[in-house]
Amino acid sequence: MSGASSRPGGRPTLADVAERAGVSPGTASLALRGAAGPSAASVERVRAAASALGYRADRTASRLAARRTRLLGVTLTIRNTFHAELAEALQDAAEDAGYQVLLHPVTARRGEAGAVEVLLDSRCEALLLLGSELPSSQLAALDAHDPVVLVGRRAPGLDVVRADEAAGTALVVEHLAELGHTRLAHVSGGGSEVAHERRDGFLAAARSRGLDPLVVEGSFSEDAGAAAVAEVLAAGATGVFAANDRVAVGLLDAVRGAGPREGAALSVVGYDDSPLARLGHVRLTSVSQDPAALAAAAVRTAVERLDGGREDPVDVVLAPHLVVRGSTGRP
Amino acid sequence: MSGASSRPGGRPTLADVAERAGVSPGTASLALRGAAGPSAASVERVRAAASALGYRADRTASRLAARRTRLLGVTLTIRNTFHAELAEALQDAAEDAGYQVLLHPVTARRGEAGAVEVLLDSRCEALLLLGSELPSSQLAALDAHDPVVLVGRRAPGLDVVRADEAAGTALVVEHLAELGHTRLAHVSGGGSEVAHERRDGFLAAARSRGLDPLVVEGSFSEDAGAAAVAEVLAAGATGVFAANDRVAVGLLDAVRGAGPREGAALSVVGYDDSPLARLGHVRLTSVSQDPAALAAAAVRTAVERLDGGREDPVDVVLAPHLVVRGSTGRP
DNA sequence: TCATCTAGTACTCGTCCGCGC
DNA sequence: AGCGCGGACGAGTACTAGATG
Repeated sequence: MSGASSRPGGRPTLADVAERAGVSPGTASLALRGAAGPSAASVERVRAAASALGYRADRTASRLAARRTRLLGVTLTIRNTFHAELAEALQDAAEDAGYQVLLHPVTARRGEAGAVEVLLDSRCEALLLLGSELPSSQLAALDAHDPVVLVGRRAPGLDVVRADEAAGTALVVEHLAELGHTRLAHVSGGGSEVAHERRDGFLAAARSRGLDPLVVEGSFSEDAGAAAVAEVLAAGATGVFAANDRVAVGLLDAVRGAGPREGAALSVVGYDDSPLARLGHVRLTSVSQDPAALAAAAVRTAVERLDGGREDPVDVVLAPHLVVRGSTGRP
Repeated sequence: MSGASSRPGGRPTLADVAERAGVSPGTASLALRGAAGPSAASVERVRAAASALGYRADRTASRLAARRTRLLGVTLTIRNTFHAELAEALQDAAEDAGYQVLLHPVTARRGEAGAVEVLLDSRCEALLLLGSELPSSQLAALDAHDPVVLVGRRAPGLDVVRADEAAGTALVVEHLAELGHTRLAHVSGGGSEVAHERRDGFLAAARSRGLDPLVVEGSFSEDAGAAAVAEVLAAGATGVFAANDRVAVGLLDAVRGAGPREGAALSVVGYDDSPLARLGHVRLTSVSQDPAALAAAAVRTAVERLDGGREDPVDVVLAPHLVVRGSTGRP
């Protein structure tokens, strides 16, 4: 009746908590956030009042009042399992840094630019773009207003977090060579930047070991892998590096179809360490780009600019690692 | 110098736009939202001012002022490609309904309950839980405060949106029977509710056609499929219904390893129509739960309660459809 | 007189800041 | 100095009252 809370039905507000605890809203706010100021006794009373009322701060109001949102906007192709793993890791990394992630999938209807617009309208303080396909000019324009961190794609003058493709391919060659394979082949991923880096890295690593590698041109698809099998076998290769896991699965599938004899003789390595590679019957040796590390680096990169005042762009290159499974063995 | 905008550096605010257009902030707000009130001339001037200044409304402030957020909170297991497809479709469906989706992945660190907490703190008006694993009591408690829509799981007294498992399995049996298969087998998904529904649906549909179906107990994994092949072939079955696509892929893989002769004779149907099924070399016939339709129904269900005042829970059951690909044929 | 348009003010809910005790 | 209060503030929206024709 002569009620404490203004609207009996709604959620309790900070004012309700403060009143119940017998302090001012300002003090209650500090107490709940664990900030310096209130005495231990006040903190205790405020906490008790909050939990008695079931109070939880309204983040919308907090963001407005604090004059900063502590929001990191993330665009991603959500069906891409690699992006999904990154997003999951970003969530945790952001939480550790005191930020909240705002995920916006790129859909057919609302493309990447549209997603960015929504994130900006929500006043995200930085943008983490996974596998962005925006033109560099547009990225630069965005970065002029708010820090942009590109994950998995390079762009001059912008913050970039990516895996070291050359190191990854070197790991593949090293692994196959140590197993005793001397005739190596690569089924490429086509004409993209990443595909080129993997092919070039493979060739360089193989040649530095005095090997004479074969390259079969392909694309990032299972079909490319399946189509390449005949040529690979004809060339007498025993170890194959596939441009990514999908290509590798296509290869494995075709090899097994060709009969157990040849299949047993071919070692296949993929790239991405996708869930595909982990499937029980695939057990594909693959290069992992370590999504958790990439995510942590991406958050760190953004926070450095937001809170650390960094101005110059960085290019964070992380070392991938090889996950050895059953698809590789001695020749 | 004698500036219009308060902070030269920051973003323009509604006040800046209003001043430039020579109207009050209230009028400018209505004009930009396309709401009734302002004259056509005012709307034009406000729009021009906004675009000249590059103004975009601050969603944080709008949500607070409007006393409602128009936010739909979604929890999902983001690595799950089915969830990812749902999320993408939810995005578009929500936009059509004038809502924004707030995605929160369930991670190892922050479980489903934690994700829900964040969504609630952000004052989402409804919760759409994909594949929730919360106990019904907790779900009911949540629903008492804010509408909860469960996607893909049943719970008494709550809004549910799901695919019709019985209808899906009937489609499978019908398809195989029409192709001429008379000896059918099922590799089950184990003890979960969904797995039971699929097994029971399959059995009922097969028996209603006078067939004597075989069931091999399994789990939702490739290994279960691979392990079941021998038994399936020994029983003389020519058509197999796998509990989901992963099981189906395991089956196909093992069958192909067994040699082209038997492989050609076995028709395999999966469930989920996951990206796995669409892979070029898999080409798996599979039951699609139609993520877009599920998403649209989920948003509609939430909006009905938020804006339509519906009180009674609904159980929306959508008909799945069969996507026929290369893994099935005549016996 | 009445509908149309507009301005002004109160309000959302926390946080920041200056000041008194 | 430590603690706490009151009030301004953030960027919009809702509502009311009044001006206009």
